[in-house]
Amino acid sequence: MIRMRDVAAMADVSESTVSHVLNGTRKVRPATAEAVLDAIRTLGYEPNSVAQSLARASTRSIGVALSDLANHYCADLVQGIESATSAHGYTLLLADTHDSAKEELQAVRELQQRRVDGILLATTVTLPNESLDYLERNHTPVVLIDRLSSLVHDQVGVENKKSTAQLVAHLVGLGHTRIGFIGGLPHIATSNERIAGYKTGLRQAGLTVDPDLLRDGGSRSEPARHATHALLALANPPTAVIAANNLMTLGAMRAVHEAGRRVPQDIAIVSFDDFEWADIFSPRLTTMAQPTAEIGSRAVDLLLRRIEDPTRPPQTVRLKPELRIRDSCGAGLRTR
Amino acid sequence: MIRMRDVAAMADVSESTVSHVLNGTRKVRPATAEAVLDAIRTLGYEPNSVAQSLARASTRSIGVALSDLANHYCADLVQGIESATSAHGYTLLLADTHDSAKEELQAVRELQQRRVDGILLATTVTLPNESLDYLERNHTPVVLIDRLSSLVHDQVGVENKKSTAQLVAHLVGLGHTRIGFIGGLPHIATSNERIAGYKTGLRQAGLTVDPDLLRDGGSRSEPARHATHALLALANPPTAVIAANNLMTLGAMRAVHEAGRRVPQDIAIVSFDDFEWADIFSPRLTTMAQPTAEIGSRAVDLLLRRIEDPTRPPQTVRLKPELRIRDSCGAGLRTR
DNA sequence: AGCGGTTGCGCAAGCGCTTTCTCGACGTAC
DNA sequence: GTACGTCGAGAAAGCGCTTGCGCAACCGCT
Repeated sequence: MIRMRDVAAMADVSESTVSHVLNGTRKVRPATAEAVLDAIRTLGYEPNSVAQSLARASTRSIGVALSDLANHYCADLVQGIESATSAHGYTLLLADTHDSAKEELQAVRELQQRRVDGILLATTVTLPNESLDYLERNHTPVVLIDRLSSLVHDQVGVENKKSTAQLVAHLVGLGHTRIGFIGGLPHIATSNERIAGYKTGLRQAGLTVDPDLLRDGGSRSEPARHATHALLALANPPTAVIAANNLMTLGAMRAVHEAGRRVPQDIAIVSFDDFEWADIFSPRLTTMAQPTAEIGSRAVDLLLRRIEDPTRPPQTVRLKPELRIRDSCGAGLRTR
Repeated sequence: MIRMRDVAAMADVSESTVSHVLNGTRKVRPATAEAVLDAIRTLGYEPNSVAQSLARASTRSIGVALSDLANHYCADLVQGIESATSAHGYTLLLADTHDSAKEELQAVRELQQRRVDGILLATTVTLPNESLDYLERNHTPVVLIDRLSSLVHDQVGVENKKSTAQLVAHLVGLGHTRIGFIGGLPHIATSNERIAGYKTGLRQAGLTVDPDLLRDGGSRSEPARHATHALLALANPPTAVIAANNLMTLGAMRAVHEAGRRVPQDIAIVSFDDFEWADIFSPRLTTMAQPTAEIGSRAVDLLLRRIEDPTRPPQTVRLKPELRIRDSCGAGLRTR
């Protein structure tokens, strides 16, 4: 391994000069600089980022702790985050919290101990939040992503309540009055907002909230499948179901499939979260599409700004998702 | 920020004792250890991994450079990799090469400068390979993932040639004689293996390879869509098409959709790579499913073993993908 | 009492950089 | 010829850990 010392020796200058040439941190006579650069080239020297990080007290890296990498929504986030961070010369450390408070705290600790300059966190927990407290104590910049919860932090996600209400309104407009809802894990901010939106939408349409129709889908496919089966088994089952995220949509669809019902003829299904293939496979799903990659890049922007100026006022960015009407809601049906 | 020095002062011992207590690297009188641990607890001390890394010349982190994070196949890999690395106490640094040789080299350099203990690389390039040479020079352990290319490295991926031939055989068995193929980027090992498998499959069935039917789908959706349109526009178009990866399958489906043809009645489509929703949306795709998460975890295993023993002989792991026969090949059709 | 072997722990030299302090050489001005 | 600013660059002190070396204290033995 070639060290700065070797370069300095070859160029016959001090290490400090090599460092300054490399970083442009002070004036160096052109001839000296040339000699240093020559030595660097012929030795193939490359700086050791670990040593730089220690000396500079900054790693130029950011940590990303997401709830479930197996969920393609997270994958899309990661992609947006990666392209934004690398565009700014930062490196990305990735961790999975598996939507567990314990693992989340552990992931956050791990990242902080590695001295990331900041953290992007999709937190599992509403306030009080141990991970956030921990980061606070360590003065680590953080921006919340997807699950918003605190007004004292930067955060970026989508507008959930109105959007879910809009989904309800769309179904009501199609004639549905019994609308089921498969919600996410109850301790997550996003889940609660969408549930609230569901209830609001119902009330705005003059419908009452039937607790039988509001089910916990656990944010994942299997629990959602069971919840949907329960819905279908009701004496007075819903004629439409809203699944509150991508995975739960798949679970709901699977249940409907297993029950031998057709979408949308027998039951309508709409989904929060879009799928890139949704318009070429049938039933063509009606969805509320999030600008996922944009959420990621906006979060990075916010984080970098906060790293730069830790005193700036916290900011909340709510992006608007887009209703994509296709067939699964029955909008395309001639007869009803 | 609390340093080891602070802990040492409070426990009235030397820094070295604190370090040894923390790491269990030498015997310490129980009473002393207790004092140290007390100090650690009351101060809330946590070691600085950057300093540890510098002193130990090991970061306990591994770098992952994948070809395209927007591709859900990569997301699945990442998920498998993350769970394996974190299970072993390693942290994951993630980079995207965008399937460009230049970006790949840059990503690999970046990771190596951060002194990751090893790298998992889905390389874009067949031999000679600058990234691999670079890593070789720097004695950085590497295991190739998905795209295998060299017998001097550890590598893990799927068996492509026979599997693709099997896909061809399946279609032939269904009566198809004009089978189109949408292949991936030509400089990638995996693409070539699948193309070879396509040709082999054809030959084994006694069919000739018609160059008109073998198209470049560029590994992504849009190019595959165009390639498929070209296929459909042929005077003597194929009655079945194999798309060589998940994204290209989507592109092919989109083209077929746009052309107003039905799958499988008008044309059969089968896919390398499975989708978790493939059996609940129609046309239910017939696919060759890779054990993606397993590829990731096996790659991590191999990498950790090599980090431990850099002299062990290189190993190639080829996992067998699984043919999942559903409807899009026409296997479920009553009449033909 | 004297000796070798443990046991427990401190000292200090790194790891490979950054950055402050300092200093000589040189050019200009008087 | 002295005084002063400017320029270029080296010396050395960190950054927060790990670890080899060495030493005092204590043990059991003869």
